[in-house]
Amino acid sequence: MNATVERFQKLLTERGYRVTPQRLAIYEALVESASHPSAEELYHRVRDRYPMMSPATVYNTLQLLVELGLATELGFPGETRYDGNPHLHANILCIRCRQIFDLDLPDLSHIEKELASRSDFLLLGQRHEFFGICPDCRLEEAEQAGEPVN
Amino acid sequence: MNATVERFQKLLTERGYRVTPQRLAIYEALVESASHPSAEELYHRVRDRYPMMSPATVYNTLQLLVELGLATELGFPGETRYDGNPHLHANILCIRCRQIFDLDLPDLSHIEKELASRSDFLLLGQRHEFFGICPDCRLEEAEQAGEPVN
DNA sequence: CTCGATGCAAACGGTTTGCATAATC
DNA sequence: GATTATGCAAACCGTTTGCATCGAG
Repeated sequence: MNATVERFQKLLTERGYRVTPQRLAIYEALVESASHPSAEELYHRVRDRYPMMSPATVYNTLQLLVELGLATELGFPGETRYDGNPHLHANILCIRCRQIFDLDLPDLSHIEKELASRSDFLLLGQRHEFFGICPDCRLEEAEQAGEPVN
Repeated sequence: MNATVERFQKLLTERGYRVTPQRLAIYEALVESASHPSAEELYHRVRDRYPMMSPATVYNTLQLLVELGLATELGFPGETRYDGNPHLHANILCIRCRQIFDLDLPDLSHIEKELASRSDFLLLGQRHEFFGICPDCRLEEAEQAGEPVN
């Protein structure tokens, strides 16, 4: 059990939530996976170790993680995926292989400040999502077509 | 029938799609509504005038509009909504009244360029979504609580 | 006249709900 | 021991599909 999971455990206790093996397993699986999994993917992955795991528990836990600020929902076309990186950043989805990558854009916190100064909205969250075709998939497409990448 | 709809009509013909009353009605309803409606909302709104309208046609047409670059999908938590404003901009959702507002952030095209220069991704789209509580709802909440807005 | 678009109804898939049981604190 | 979390199965709801019919070009 690593330090991130221990922090989660501590946070649960502090906020009056119970520490359960399911919660730890789900959070661990989310943090471990670089792929930004969907709730369902996560459910299948965790169920390999905990065969009794139910979908409801995964959905509940993900909601809890979002509340605690340990995860964010990504709303890409057609599917909701989860990001266990709590640091503000953008994401980019490859529409071909469906992988999602983290993207550090230095302008982001800047945007937040500007928004705050320009309106009376109480800002609670933000998502910056890009989609396109990743370098690997571009290469593959070029090979299949027998043509160079433009 | 206004100029925007006429442009749509022209674009359909140019690209080899047929001009149908349904397509025009759906597009008109989308552009008219400032609320960034969901597909279902749009379906109900259009059906008032065209009782035979089917959900499938609304979904098909929205997909077509996105293809043509006349609309974008917004992926807010739990629902997909549509924006008939083709100009690159951010959106902000009020989680209380569910209204979505357009937001012009001058940095956005800047971000796009930076992304292009920093990776080999072929960029196809982007969404910049904020959520929070709008000024009106903040006032209402303050009134209900009998407390001042902080 | 031909082919693309529509309407309808049924199927789909991800997510949520209700409730009895189990486990944490 | 009290109360929260879990597992299960059924319900939900927005969206998609297949197919016969309609209508734009």
